[in-house]
Amino acid sequence: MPDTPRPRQPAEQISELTTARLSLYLRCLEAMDAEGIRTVSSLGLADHCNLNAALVRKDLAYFGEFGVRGVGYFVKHLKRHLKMILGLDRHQQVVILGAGNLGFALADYPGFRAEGFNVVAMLDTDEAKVGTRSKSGVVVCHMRDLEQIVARDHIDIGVLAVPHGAAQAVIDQVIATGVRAILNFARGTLRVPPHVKLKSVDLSVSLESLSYFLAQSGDPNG
Amino acid sequence: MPDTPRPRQPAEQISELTTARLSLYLRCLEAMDAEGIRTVSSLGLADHCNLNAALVRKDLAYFGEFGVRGVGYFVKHLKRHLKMILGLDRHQQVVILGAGNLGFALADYPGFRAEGFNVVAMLDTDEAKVGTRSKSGVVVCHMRDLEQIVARDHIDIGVLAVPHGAAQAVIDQVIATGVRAILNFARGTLRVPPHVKLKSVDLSVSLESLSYFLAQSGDPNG
DNA sequence: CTCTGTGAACCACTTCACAGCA
DNA sequence: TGCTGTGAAGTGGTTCACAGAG
Repeated sequence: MPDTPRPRQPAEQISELTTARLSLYLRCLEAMDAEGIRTVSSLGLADHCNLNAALVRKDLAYFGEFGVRGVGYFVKHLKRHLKMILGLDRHQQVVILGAGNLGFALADYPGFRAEGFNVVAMLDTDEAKVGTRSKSGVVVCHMRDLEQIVARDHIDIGVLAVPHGAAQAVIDQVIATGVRAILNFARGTLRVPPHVKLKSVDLSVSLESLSYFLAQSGDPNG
Repeated sequence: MPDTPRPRQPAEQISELTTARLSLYLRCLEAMDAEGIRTVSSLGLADHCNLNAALVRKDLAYFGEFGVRGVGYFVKHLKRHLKMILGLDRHQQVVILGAGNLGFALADYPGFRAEGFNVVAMLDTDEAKVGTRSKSGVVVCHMRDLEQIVARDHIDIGVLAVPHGAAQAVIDQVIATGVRAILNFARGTLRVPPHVKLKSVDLSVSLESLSYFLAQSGDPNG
């Protein structure tokens, strides 16, 4: 291991594209560490992620000089630093809004727990669902207890899995309790104040981009 | 309505960013049409989607001159054309690989049916699940029937919702049956041949980008 | 006068290429 | 020699600004 890891607070604003790749690098490093690999070059990481080696070096260099010239990066060392950079060195507390099919699926999604996210509860307005639990044990609470749960469990992130008609109303409630980061699965555009980070995953848009591809490429089934 | 809609096959390759925005525009137009709005300007669409008006005009102009100077775009007319461009004028046949929590959630996701996607079946290797149905009636079949189902139902799109350890093996099987478009929810990098379009949605990466935001902005809960 | 369609300017991200350290 | 870190070049996407149609 290098003597002095020199982590650095990045001077400029880091692009979302870069931070998304940091997650990919971390995924690779975890796999490599599990296989007992000690060091990896930028080219090694790049190939694994289908990226350019210079891009990998640039991404990492924003945060410090983690590499050793002539050698590469120490897997354990870099892994630890990426976790810190991504805020994964502590458990992020997550609440899921909406206890429908998607809410339950997300509550039990193994990837979340593996990366250090702690799903505290699902919230719903349907009294019949309140008190039930997902397979992995996440409990459904009533939406009216939102504020209390956010305060009690120090919720960091809200995951919006409600029908799109209810989305704006629910997100407004969540923001009012002080949550500043929201992952949204509802369709359509949501309005949030500037201090709140909203990340939307639109499943229909993703499918439609595949549909476009098929339509353009002269779909033989078409 | 304009006399002659002049749809156009785009000369250059269209960026994925553009096609994703076409889906957003379509979503807006559907809402507007439902409200009885007849025409909309590029600025109107742009505001609705938090975009720039020139960008909207550029995106649309790739595919033809749909607008009328001094007026804007006719909602019904543009909606119809966007659907054609995105391949939504016919029902895309979808099969879901993996009948876990996520598979069931996707099978019942109302957005898919609304946009013209037809979820034919879920496939799984777990004999105990075979024959069961989702709430909306999508049936679970055995993975060994994959080839037969793809042929019988003219499957266009495969949705991969299996644990990430099984993902590469399953996607290889699906591609072997001739499916050319796949929406992937498994973590990690998958290899596909060049004629296949793979779109990956990585939920962990999305959450981690929020985690990064909180870590950088001096999380008060941190 | 309004609003589209589009060349030109601008900006951001990626890749190249190489100096410099182990 | 091998590989990082980084300025410079290249690429692609967005915004500006305006000519021109209705």
